[in-house]
Amino acid sequence: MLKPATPRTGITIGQLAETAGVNVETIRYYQRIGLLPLPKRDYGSIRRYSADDLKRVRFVKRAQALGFSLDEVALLLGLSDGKHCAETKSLAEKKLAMVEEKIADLTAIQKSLMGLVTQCSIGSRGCGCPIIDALVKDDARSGKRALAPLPWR
Amino acid sequence: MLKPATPRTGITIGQLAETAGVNVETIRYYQRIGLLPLPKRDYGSIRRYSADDLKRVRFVKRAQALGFSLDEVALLLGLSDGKHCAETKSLAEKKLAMVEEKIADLTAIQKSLMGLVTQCSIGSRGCGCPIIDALVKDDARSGKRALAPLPWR
DNA sequence: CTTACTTCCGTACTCAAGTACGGAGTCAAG
DNA sequence: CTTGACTCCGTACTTGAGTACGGAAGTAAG
Repeated sequence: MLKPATPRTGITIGQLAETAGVNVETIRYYQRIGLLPLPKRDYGSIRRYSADDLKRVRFVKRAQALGFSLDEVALLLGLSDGKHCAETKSLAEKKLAMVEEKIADLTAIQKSLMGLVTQCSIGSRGCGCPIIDALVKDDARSGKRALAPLPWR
Repeated sequence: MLKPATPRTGITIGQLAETAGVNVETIRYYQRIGLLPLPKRDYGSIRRYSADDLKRVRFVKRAQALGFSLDEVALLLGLSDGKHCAETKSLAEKKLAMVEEKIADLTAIQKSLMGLVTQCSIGSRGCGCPIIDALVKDDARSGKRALAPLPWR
């Protein structure tokens, strides 16, 4: 599908994007926000990318998969020069705490939904749909705010 | 802080917002997207809101807390007229499945992060920071894609 | 009547992480 | 030399759920 890596040295943006499993536009976006260096264009006019660039993109994607935002990834990249181990760790710990909070929120949501769904299976005779009912029900009586303000997205 | 509910009947937008625990602008936003009806303004020029409006806002907020998007809330509201119990239930089930998937993703993330953090505590002598290392490490060798493409946000 | 607070309304902005578009330029193969 | 694929670059759009702003008009208290 893509032309073979042809000339001098390095790969093209399209090849970088494909091997990293992202969109070309995503590469360009990362360059715009300074997450990826913009390589010189030595011969002719097309920029060539190195194995380091590929590593960097993969780093970004892995960190994202761990729940880091691009801002945080930038931070992480800044720390990746060897001796900022402590900061890195504390960042990871903070992230871990956030992830755990999110899991807790979602688990609460899960419980509520499961309750509603099973109630629904049981008593839908006269159909005062328990799901709708639960949502319409006036406040106060339903325990002390089970769900947090929800960072949720 | 707010003036007492004064005239004819119903409360003002500010009072509605305050008792529902949302911003006035949020009410107006819900009206714009059709989630909340725009009440007539009978006397003078200021709109008055009913207890039903308050219920509706609370419904929206509760459903949101259960992870429904506003689009889905609109759907739910459409179904809330009595006899669409089955659809409502299936919507809740779908939502439940999504929530469970998210929990699974986050749990995987949690495990990875915990692994990294504890590794970090153990062996940070020569500081080849294990967190950075884990992110930089070339693909392939790291098991079969632990983390899904991640809807995650 | 004046002052201060709301409300009304439209428009525009925010955030994050991209995606899409369009016109040039480059490059390798035929 | 032409064709077609790819790249470059800037700009604008997208999504979801609001927030912010600013001028005008309503309304309540003093």
